[in-house]
Amino acid sequence: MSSCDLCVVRNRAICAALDSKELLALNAIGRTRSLQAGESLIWEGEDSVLVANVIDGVLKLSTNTEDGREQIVGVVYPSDFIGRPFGGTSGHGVIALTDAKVCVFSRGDFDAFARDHPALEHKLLERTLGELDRTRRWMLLLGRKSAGEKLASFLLELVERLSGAGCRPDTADPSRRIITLPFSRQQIADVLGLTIETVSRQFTRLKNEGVIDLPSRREVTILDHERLVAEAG
Amino acid sequence: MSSCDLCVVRNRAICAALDSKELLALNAIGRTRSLQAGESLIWEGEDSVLVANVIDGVLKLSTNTEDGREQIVGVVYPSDFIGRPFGGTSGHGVIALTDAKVCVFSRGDFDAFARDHPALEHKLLERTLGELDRTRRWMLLLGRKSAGEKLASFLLELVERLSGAGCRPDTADPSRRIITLPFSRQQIADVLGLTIETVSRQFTRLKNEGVIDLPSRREVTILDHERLVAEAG
DNA sequence: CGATCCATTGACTTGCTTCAACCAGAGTGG
DNA sequence: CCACTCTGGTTGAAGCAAGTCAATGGATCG
Repeated sequence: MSSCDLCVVRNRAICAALDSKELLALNAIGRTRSLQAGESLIWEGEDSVLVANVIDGVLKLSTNTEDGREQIVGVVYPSDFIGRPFGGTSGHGVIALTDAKVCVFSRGDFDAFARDHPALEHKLLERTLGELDRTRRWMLLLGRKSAGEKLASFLLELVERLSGAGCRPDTADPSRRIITLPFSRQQIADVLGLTIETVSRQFTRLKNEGVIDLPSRREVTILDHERLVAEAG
Repeated sequence: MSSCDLCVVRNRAICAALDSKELLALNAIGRTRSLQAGESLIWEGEDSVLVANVIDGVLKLSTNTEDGREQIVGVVYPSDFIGRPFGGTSGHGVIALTDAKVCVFSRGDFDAFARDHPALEHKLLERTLGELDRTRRWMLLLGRKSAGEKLASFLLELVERLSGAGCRPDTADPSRRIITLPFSRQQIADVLGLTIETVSRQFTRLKNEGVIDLPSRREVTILDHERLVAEAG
């Protein structure tokens, strides 16, 4: 039995395409790695020598302009795939936002394995297509939405992905309305293409209007889901 | 011999993964279709019943907010793939910017064919990964760049894609510095997340600074490629 | 109990948008 | 052939949303 069989994302990650024999082979070329919050897995611009599956935690994909402005171009959650198989340098760095566990492969090994397992490539394709859709939706947000709409959209997506992706929301409350942010204010700003001050002001505005509550820096309670949807534009 | 053998993008589109027997089979389920500039191929939000390859012309992928703001989330050139195989509704419309010719397939047919031809799926995966990279680079532009940087970046990408993608630039000039825009000012604004006025002002600024020239509405001459790169930030 | 790190808040500035007028080229018809 | 209009683009002036700069607040941790 491979350690993959015990993997919590076994049935949600691309590995779900494999039977146990194949999984054993994949297991042989991969290894798990733990990352602390803030630690880099891949640096921007290096030729990407590894790919990975997220087992636990949240990581950001980010690019920077030469003069230091940062834009977070993606956020990955458990069962998501990281990296750029089949050639090419990764245009963005990958950094853990929370403590995280990932299952890493050398890119060469993974490429070869994938070519021999069409079912795996198919899963990867589906996942990549989905990610492309999500990314394009994000472009509408970046290009055309106001600060208020951006933050509301962000919170809604976060709720969905934190629950959907299997990181159960950390509350017993039925409507899972309280979420723990894996982001600092600065990181939220970098996702939304805003400054930290603007993010902060929008947070307090939503709070004053009774749409959300802010029990602590890293927690948000959704008080009025409907209004939040309306705010998202 | 299938009509695919005569196709101008035969060796650049995903079809390059197929031998002539397979190509014949693919040919049997597809058909070419001509589009006039402005014509829609896929509407936003419909469940996407077709996929396609671009043979000739330029098309935009765009989304709208409820209140009518538009954001162009992608632009496709000859040999590019259009659509969302394997389920899911397309979150964006596909509209021809120039007169165009595409090779369309019913999504169901294409899905089935793809599953039987891993080499095709592999090509599609590579293409999708590339598109995802490009889209993420665009996010940096939308989120963090100024109007001037946006326009300069836009022109540079356009030059690259118009030549690279095989639509030879329409001039005999060696350094292919003159390009014909497949976009109106409004469409450029919708790509860059700006207003038409801001785009216009940036155009005249670049012109006044001697970086470009504007022989006509739809033409741009790159006079100083280096300065343009610098302007792109 | 300071020191440090984020986040919030306020005052001011600015880059982009908005609103509105004007302009140029292409097509139409008297 | 010239006025007429239509469409898309440019220019100007004014307003505003978000950015910048700077001070304050509140946790957390030696």
